[in-house]
Amino acid sequence: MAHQQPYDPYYLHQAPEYGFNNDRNGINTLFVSGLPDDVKAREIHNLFRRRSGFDSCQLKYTGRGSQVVAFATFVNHQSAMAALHSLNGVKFDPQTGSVLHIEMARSNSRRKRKPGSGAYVVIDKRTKTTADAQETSSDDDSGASESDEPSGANQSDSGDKSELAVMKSGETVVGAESTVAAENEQTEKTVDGVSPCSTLFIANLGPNCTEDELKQFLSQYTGFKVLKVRARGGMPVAFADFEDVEQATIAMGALQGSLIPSSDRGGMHIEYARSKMRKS
DNA sequence: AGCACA
Repeated sequence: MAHQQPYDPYYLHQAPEYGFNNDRNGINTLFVSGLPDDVKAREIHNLFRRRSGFDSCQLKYTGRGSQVVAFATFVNHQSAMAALHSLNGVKFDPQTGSVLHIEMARSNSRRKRKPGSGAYVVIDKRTKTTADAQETSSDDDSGASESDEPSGANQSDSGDKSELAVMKSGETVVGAESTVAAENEQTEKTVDGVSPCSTLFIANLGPNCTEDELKQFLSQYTGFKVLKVRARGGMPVAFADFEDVEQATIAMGALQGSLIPSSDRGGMHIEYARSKMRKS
């Protein structure tokens, strides 16, 4: 019936589209092109906000004609990767047929969103071409130019190069705090209606997923303590206990959607467990 | 959509 997807470990095709893969491992920011020129920052935000591990995004009008690009920042490379794979090639606008091109950014966005501030930002270079290097952003840690290290500028994308070369400063924040961002930043928010818990529930694992495999995978995250895998007749599910809610939350965001060698039904799905693992 | 162990 349904075994057209044999065995497709993620590590066999880590980053086919970049030629070399070893230089983008620390990147947690995605570079997004292929956007229609009337795209709104809100749309970009709504596109990525569902992806776990999402932190913030920026929409940039490059001033080059009507080219728009976006940068989406995640908590780590892993979650950025997951978002990349699930959204790359997706038709963004059925009307125009525009298709998203997503790749790892050349360098990470320096911007780190502080809790309570806007989850997205617009940088508009279209009308203001002067060197008024002025930051109008609400969240900022220091105050210099944007994340750019545009060494080569060979964006073998689809004819449009030099998007990266255009990002400097001169940013304008478009208010988002009152709408989507606010809702996204609810202090004690729950996920899937389950309150935060230091134990995570992990589902959508492949039938051959072993406790060892998963344990290795989770060990890279601080605070990971105990793993339990239950087969329950059907597909295995797992419970991973962490030292505290914060570390569980970080791991969940980072590992959400991750593929491991035994995965055969897509990435793993992680939620807070309904109850904390009993201490042994 | 699937949440156990005491």
